[in-house]
Parts: sequence; structure tokens; C-alpha cells
Amino acid sequence: MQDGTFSTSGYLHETGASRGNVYAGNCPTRQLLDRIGDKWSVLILLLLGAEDMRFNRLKRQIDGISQKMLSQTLRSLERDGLVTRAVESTMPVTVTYGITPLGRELLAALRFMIDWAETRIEDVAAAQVDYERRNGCANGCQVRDG
Amino acid sequence: MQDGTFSTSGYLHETGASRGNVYAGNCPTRQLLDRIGDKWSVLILLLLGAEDMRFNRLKRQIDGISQKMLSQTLRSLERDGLVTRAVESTMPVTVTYGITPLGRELLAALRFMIDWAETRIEDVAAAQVDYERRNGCANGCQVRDG
DNA sequence: CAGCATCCATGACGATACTG
DNA sequence: CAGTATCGTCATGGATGCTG
Repeated sequence: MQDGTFSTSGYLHETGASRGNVYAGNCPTRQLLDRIGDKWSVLILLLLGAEDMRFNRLKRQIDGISQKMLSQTLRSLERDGLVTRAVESTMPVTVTYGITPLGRELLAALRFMIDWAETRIEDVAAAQVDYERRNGCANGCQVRDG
Repeated sequence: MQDGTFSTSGYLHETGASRGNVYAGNCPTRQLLDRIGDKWSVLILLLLGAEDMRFNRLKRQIDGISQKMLSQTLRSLERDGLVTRAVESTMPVTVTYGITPLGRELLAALRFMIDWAETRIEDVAAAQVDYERRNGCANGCQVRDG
């Protein structure tokens, strides 16, 4: 099918960064980020990774989320084969969401990122404060010490 | 300072998902995603992880990026302590970007996600095609096989 | 070369109202 | 309960022009 490799990291690992624009937009990392880089996907994946859950349960857990976004994100994740959606024809209807093997795999990979965030996000915040201090608040106000 | 833990994954691992709205918005994962979940951060981190680079070199490598977004994203990453910015007062000025230890650490964590993307993104794409087939194209047109 | 300032389009997201 | 539909807002990001 294809006569060239577009491996994002493999590219960097093996050939060095001088082969053109591999980053044009068809790189897998970009595609993944386009799908789960949004505001809620990872959180939902995380919750469903822990246990299956119904719609309103999810909504209550995440809380900041609107039902529109929950619905939309769930649909997107389902479409991508990352979560399952099981409908029971009770009255009223009961819908249970879960995670697929593929989704669980992704979650395992994301776990490293999540762990990093938990231990290091403070350093990032600190770096930001430090940066602001050095550069004053934006371009208008500077500290007067002279 | 704080009297409770807000660990995103730890929360799920240890206590089970029933403690309220831990996902409200102060969770580390959310914060991280707010910072690097954008369109270009990860790509830039990836490139700078391979080697230091100057502005226009980065721009040429990523190619789809506008200089506004490159500038903006670099500044954001620098502010967060993830990339370095070194200015040489040559003529004209020479600015070289690199990655910090913190950034390299994050990149290492992201690598798992990237690797997953490279091996599995096709499955995701396939799942999507499959989903579209089952549900027809949107809500108006369905396959007629009966 | 390495940017900043401005304008503008898109779409992500939230709020609200309604449905089976 | 589990959504869909619609509207408005705001941030993201691209295009363009200017600067030191």
C-alpha cells in the first residue's frame, strides 16, 4: 500500500530528523491527539477503565461535563472502538458503557502520562509562576525595583 | 495546604469510583491535557527531544504549523518549564530551542501513548469505518439491502 | 532570522429546552 | 433514564502584514 513509513517516533529514533515533513498531519500521534486530546475523552476512559457505568452515573462523576459533551464524547469513543455501549430494553431504557480491549490498551499507555501528571504537574505550575515573575505580568506592568 | 488527595488514577486504583467529583477540574490529568492536548505541543516536544532546533527549522519540520502557533506553543512550553530557549546575539539574532529534563521526562511518558498510536491507530480508523457502515452516513441515508 | 499584532473563520463547548 | 436539537459564546488557530 504505502512505499514510505510515517512512523512518528520511529522516524525520530532511527533516521534522525531530516527527512522532510513527516509531521504534515497524517502522523498517528496527531490523529490520536485529535481524537482524545479534547476536554473529556481521557477522563471518561479512565472512569470506564475502573468499572462499567451508566450515562448519568458518568455525568455525576465527572460533574463539570455537560450532558451534550458527555453524549458526544461517548459516541466518539464508541465510534473509535474504545468504549462499548450496551442497551437494555428496560423501562425506561438502561444504557451501560464500558471499555473495549483496545480502549484498555490505550488507557494503559496513557497511564504513564497520567502518572507523570500527578507527580510533576506541580513542577510545571511552579515553572509557570517563576516565568511570570521573571517576565512581569504580560507586557505592560513590570516590577519596579530600580 | 490540602486536606484531601486529588490523585486521578490513584483515586481510581485505591478507593473505587464513588467519592464525589474528583474530576471537577483540578485534577492533574486535566491540567496536563489543557497544556499539551493542543494541536502542536506534543509534536514540538517530540522534535526537540530528538535534537535542539531553531525556530524556522522547527517550522519547516512541522510544516502544517503557522508561525503564530509555533511561536505561541513554544512560549507556552517554555513557560511550563518543558523547553528551553537560548538566544545568541548574532546578526540577525539566533534562537535555539531545546528540551528540559522535565520535558524529557514527560516525553518519555508520552512515548507509550505515541507508540500505541503508531501500532493501533489503524484499528481505530477501521473501527470508525465499521461504525459508519453500520449506522449509515448520519441519520438520513441507510444502506438498502432488503 | 525570529518573531509580534491584527483580523477572521471554525468549531468546541456550555446552557437550555424538549423527547421516548 | 438517556438522550437529541438549537443557540450563543469563547477559545483555537490560520492568514496576513509589520518589525528589529
